[in-house]
Amino acid sequence: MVTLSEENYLKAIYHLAKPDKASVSTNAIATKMLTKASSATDMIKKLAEKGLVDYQKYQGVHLTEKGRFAAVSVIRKHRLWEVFLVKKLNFSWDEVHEVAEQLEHIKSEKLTQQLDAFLDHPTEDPHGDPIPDCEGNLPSTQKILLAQIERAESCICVGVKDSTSQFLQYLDKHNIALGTKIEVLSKESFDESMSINVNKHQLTISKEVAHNLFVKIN
Amino acid sequence: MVTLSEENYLKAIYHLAKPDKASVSTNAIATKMLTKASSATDMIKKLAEKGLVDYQKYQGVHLTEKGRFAAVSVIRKHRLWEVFLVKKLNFSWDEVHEVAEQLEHIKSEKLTQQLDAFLDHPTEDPHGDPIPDCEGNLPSTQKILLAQIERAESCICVGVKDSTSQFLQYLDKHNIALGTKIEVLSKESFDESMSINVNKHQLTISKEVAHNLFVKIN
DNA sequence: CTTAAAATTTAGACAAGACTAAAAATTTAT
DNA sequence: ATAAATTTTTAGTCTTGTCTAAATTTTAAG
Repeated sequence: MVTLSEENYLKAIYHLAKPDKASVSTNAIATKMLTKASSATDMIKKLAEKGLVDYQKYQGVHLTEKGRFAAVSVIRKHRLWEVFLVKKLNFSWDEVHEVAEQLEHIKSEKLTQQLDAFLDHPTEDPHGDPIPDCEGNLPSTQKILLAQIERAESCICVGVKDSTSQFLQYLDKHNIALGTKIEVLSKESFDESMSINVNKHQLTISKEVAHNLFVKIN
Repeated sequence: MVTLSEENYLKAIYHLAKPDKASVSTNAIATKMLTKASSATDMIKKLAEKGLVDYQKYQGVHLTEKGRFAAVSVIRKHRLWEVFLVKKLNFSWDEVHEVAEQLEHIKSEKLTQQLDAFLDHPTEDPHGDPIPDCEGNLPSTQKILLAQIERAESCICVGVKDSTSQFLQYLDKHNIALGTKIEVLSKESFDESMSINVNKHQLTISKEVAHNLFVKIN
């Protein structure tokens, strides 16, 4: 049995490990969990005890296969619930996170499976993040950050990196949603701001915005 | 802020107090919560501290208005989720309780309201129990136990008192569901068993069954 | 009305998850 | 290569919710 707290730590470790696969430091975990390093150490020991992470003192942790599966299972539930909230209960994409953080811990295989079916087996959540299947496999996607585009080019918004409501509401305000076509007109080398065209409207976006929008080249 | 444990105790107290409105004893609470009397005493003190129950040592507790509302709010969520599970996710009525016990603690006003709307404002859960509205009002129903019927008479099954899966599966096996017409043929004074007719099939039910089925006289 | 039984509360302890302060190990910088 | 800075761990404490055992109060029996 994995406790709620353990699930949250596993999720944090999974997200921190994702980019490089290097070991995850105690401090990084503590920061992500908004706790102190000593609390993280305590929990790491419990997770290691349960075979969910590999841990050597002072050397950070790696998820074991068991730990990775547990983490991905929670992420799967989180994203399925987000789809439910948006598609069925008329939540907007900036309102779902907090509630999904609670719903992701509900323990019932049948619930998750039936919810998945009820939603027609969605592959992405409302922020464009991929939904793992019940075996823990993630559909691989080849999306890039808008900021990585260097020349005038057209692309489609397929996800957000930052999904805080501040950022999502900024996007709403400028009519940028998943599936929206974005034409890059120019990029300012001085501050990395970009001039783009969205729905016939020209718009200048900052480096910060460009670094938090995932796009797919047509 | 009411904790998960406190919510469960409030629910227990509410259910124990319901029939008579007398004060609820520490032992009754402990028994219902499957804990020890000393644990119940501890929790009672916390609830009293928060103004959720009125408590005098050795005299049991009463829910305050605030406590009653908190209890009913949890019950509302429990029953709404049960409807969701049965109507939308194809759970059967004997599978919903355990999952609803978890879902009832999700904290989000918007979620509850939208779920209620999504389900078309149901007034009863899959076991025939009334769903409180968002102000905490319970639709009053005049249902009686099948066991209270003394003469040959026809009625409709409108609820169950015991909603364990054993009892619900017994009912399934005999094709008794909410809305099923039950014709009482006779009652045995020796053991209080009853002879009834369901869907043209004659059936003898025990006192135990008759005491756990709610019916409405046509 | 007094005592025995039952119910309730108190006292002290424990596990989970967190914290602070201090010690130990590792990394960085000179 | 060693000292300083940083990171990590340990030790001890706290809160929540639980427990056992003992003490106290209420209830029931005679």
